[in-house]
Amino acid sequence: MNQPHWLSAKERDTWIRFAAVAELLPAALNLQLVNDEGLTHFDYYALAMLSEAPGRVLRTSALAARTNATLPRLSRVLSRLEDAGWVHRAECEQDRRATNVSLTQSGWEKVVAAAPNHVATVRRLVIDALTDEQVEQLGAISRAMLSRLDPECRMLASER
Amino acid sequence: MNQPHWLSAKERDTWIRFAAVAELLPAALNLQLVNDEGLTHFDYYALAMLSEAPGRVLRTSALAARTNATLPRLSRVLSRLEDAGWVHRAECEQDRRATNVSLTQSGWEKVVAAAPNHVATVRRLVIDALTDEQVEQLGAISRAMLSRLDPECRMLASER
DNA sequence: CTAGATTAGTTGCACCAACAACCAATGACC
DNA sequence: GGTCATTGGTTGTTGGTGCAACTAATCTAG
Repeated sequence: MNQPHWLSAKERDTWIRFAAVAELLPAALNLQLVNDEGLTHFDYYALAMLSEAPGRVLRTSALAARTNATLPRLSRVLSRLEDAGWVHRAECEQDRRATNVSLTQSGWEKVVAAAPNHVATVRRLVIDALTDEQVEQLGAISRAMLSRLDPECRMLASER
Repeated sequence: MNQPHWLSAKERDTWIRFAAVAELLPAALNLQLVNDEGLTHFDYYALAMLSEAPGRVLRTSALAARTNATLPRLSRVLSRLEDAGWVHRAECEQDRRATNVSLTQSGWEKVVAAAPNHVATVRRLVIDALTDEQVEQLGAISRAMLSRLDPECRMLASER
């Protein structure tokens, strides 16, 4: 890297603001969920991914891919969610190494209860701050960045 | 919240992708710095803020504001950076409660050495994935979101 | 001048997450 | 069919981070 390609003034301005957003937004989303629901954002996201899966069941490693979590992290989170009664772990019949994680009725109700405030927060901090045109632009921009950050689309597996 | 205002299909599409970016980008930036320089992204950012300050000196609480860190967090990070010889803490003459944190020559050299690869990573993952027009759009979008996330512009203090 | 309130920073404690080591089950190959 | 590599998941250990409690210095009011 003998001749670093520095950012132009315009690029630098965009980057500084966008980096600040990337720093502040996750903390803000987490704070709302912890305060209102006693869930971390990761907890909520994991429950939400389960709620959208067919039969509300996923194998542990499939859930880990959708949530961008390591298996050790997810293992401990699932223990906590299971203790709270929101998920249930059962041996997989086809592959007895694997575990099927299912959303319980209580877990479903938790997601349903938490969703409105969470969506309202997403609206307040992101969507409603933008024009319709900007929402469209942000979608295209995010798609472009994701092609670099996640070429295999692991995080969007549930969308395909 | 009796009538939650759900996201439209287009808004939801944008949000899912953007949330994935917000999840993956910080980890990617951190990984590059840890691998290449043995610095966390927070370490690097703190050193960078010091390097841009007049005289390369800031009070602990001013640095905390610029880096969006709590005082306890920054206190421990500074202990680590001081042990590494990159910063120096000295009592403030005017207010003996306060601490002036200064970047050492070694710390300056560390930032200068780390910057090119870091900037190259920002280019690779963000800037170069976008058209010039999209860079402009992302600047405006980030500005709009920041007005919700950080109305007092604490994180942009060094820019004003 | 002195008592109480506020501010700057550090430290005790508890929790969370990463890495590595580990166990169990499966698949691959001869 | 038996050995070896691979995969799915859990647990030990370590390091980071937030909150609350604490110390010390400064400011404010009477």
